[in-house]
Amino acid sequence: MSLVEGKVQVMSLRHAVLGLLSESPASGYDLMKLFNASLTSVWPATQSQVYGELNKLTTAGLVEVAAHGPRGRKEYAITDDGLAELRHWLTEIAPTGPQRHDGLLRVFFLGILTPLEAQSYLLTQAETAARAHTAYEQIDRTAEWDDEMISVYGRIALEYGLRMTTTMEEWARWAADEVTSAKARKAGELARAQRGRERPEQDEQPAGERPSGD
Amino acid sequence: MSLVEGKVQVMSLRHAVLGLLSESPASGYDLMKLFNASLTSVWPATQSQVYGELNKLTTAGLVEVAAHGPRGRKEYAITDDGLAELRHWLTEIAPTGPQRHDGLLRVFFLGILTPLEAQSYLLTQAETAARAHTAYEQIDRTAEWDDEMISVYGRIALEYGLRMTTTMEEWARWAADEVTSAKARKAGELARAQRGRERPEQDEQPAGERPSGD
DNA sequence: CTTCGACATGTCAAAGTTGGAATGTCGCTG
DNA sequence: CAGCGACATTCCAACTTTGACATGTCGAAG
Repeated sequence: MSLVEGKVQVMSLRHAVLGLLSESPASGYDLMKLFNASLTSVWPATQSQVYGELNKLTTAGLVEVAAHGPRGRKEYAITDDGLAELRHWLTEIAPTGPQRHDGLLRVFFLGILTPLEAQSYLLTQAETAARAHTAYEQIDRTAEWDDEMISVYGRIALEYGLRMTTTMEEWARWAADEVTSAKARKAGELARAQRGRERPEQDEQPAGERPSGD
Repeated sequence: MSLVEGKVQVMSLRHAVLGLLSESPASGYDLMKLFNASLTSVWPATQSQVYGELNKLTTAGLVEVAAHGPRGRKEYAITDDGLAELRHWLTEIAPTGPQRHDGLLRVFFLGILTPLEAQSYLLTQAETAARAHTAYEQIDRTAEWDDEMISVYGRIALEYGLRMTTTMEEWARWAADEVTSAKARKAGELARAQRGRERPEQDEQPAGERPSGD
């Protein structure tokens, strides 16, 4: 009926809500708990966003109020149109990779710090990753993988977290090491340069190894 | 009562600009090229954002117009205050981890698709990661690691990309496999259940009705 | 029966982000 | 010298995100 056209936007908040409602009907309040419980690290949302989105989705006919409860509670359920939209999003819209990585952005500018400060930053990153990893392990142990569908894909998403935090920690430790090596190299160069002032001539650079383009 | 004092905001765009200017003076146009070249995958920015931020930074005294060029070109340079702010951000503000992972969000809802569709999604993710990895390798080969400082930290950031894409691809392939296993398990259960009623049949299509009427 | 915490929804301002349009200059090439 | 492409800036409208504030109801404990 009402095909909304012209919109090619991502709008994943909308799909996160639809996705949660595809598993079971819920109120805005319930959804907030779900967002804070399972989607915090994947797609954070605030109350105002969730309630606002529910109203928009209702207007668009993608969800409907299935039941009214005690405190003005409105229990929403996904409609056929909503399910179709969710399927469409899952199968036909290419996902955008993770973007805006605050922690990595800093790495580009670590050069203005001393090597020691830079190392400290990287090691803190390693520790943060390690703690996140532990938290995921905790969830893994505590979670009740009862529902078959949720079980499989919930487990898969969790595994993503486990693997990424591991890689992150390893990378950060490796990077901290790199900084040490670079510092050592630089110290060596300085020593050579110093020697060079007394004996100027021998260049330590092996000629012909520098980038001559591609 | 409510005196608004002090901002605890993240504002990494600001720091991205400051960081780039800490390496060398540049115009808004130059910065745009840098954003598109090296920071695309870490902190994307549009023209309007960069030019707007430059004006705000100038007002705040964190950068200054160091020179005027041909086409109304304004070459900005970071000030001492700007450098201090950048250091402050690097050393004292805790980074926020990567958030809003579109691709992973979908994984949570893959249950509404058929196992085959879900697998297809995961394998596409694997390929995307592999392509990204190749792209990073390409950069690694082509990049001119001339400046010592940029060299070290640029290389470290690149390594992050290389490792993360590898992990991502491995995870996605593993996940696709998991789905196969789960399907097999489920098929087994179904067969057992069916044997109770009737003779077992080669179940290949789990009777998923596709939503007609689109 | 009063109070309190959990339940439940709604509204708002400010900041950040997106994508595009409008405007104009310089420098090279035909 | 006309035209074009790269250089260069500014402004804007729409949308998303954040965080706080406002309002009110139900149920159980004291």
